[in-house]
Amino acid sequence: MPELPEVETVMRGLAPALVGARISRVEQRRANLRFAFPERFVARLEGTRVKELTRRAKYILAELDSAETLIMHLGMSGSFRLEDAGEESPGRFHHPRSKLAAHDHVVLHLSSGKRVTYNDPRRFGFMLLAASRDLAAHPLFAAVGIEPLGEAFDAPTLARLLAGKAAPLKAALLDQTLIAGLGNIYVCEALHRAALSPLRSAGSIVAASGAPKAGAKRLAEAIPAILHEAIRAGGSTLRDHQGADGALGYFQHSFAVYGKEGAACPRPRCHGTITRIVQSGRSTFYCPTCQK
DNA sequence: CGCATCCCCTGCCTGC
DNA sequence: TGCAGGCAGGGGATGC
Repeated sequence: MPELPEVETVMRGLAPALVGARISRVEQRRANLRFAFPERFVARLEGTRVKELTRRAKYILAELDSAETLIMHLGMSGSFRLEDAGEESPGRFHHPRSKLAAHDHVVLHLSSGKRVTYNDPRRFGFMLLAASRDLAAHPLFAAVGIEPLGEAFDAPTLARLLAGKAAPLKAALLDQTLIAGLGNIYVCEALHRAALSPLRSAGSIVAASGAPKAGAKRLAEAIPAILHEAIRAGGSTLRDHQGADGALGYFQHSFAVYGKEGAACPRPRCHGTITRIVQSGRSTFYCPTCQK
């Protein structure tokens, strides 16, 4: 589920509770998620204060006052739940404990009385700790590509990243070492908006001179536009969702092509039909009529 | 090296 | 109704 807009929304949802808060107690409920938890994970977190919460690619980074950064990735099915511990009414003969659901793997108890619970059925997500000062050199980030919402992301940069690549355009856009944060949904949506076929080679939207062709210019505008729209939608959904059960991480979006196999292409005056194909083992949704 | 394939894991939906 | 099979928005490892 989580691509850049979802991760950004989750991060913004957690920030008010986490930034400035002290982590008073940590419950780690299993030895590993996708990766093993770091050595002494609980001890290295307990007692620290969160200085800052940021997003890089699809990672949420909590910079701690211990000079370490908690690196969190939601994988496919990870989500956070934010709750007030005051909602609990622990029995007289029990220590205060979280009311845990299936697949609740980590609980961060904050000195404010709030708690943040990480839930992840498929366990493709993970949490790691790294020295804050060495974060950029960390293997996870050393090869991570450009931020599509950053100022440096423009048509010439996109052209430079894709020039000469024989891989299908869709596969190149999913490559996190080129552009960081796009996933299957938003790649499909951006390609549709830019009227580019997911099947054409990545290098084919770049002129021999290395300059972006018209399609690359459309794509360089479509990508950040779609991401911004999704973040806005996520933000509004988040407020509704928090009122319900405090869950962060799963949002409904309205898509032009993703999951719309068989539907009429929403592009004005295009009478094509959204088609599903498989590329690199994953579903691609696109309109063969207007995406060339 | 670039690219394709398979795999990790659980839950949900579909069709028989 | 039960069950098998397919599919899921992540990325890493492997092999050509």
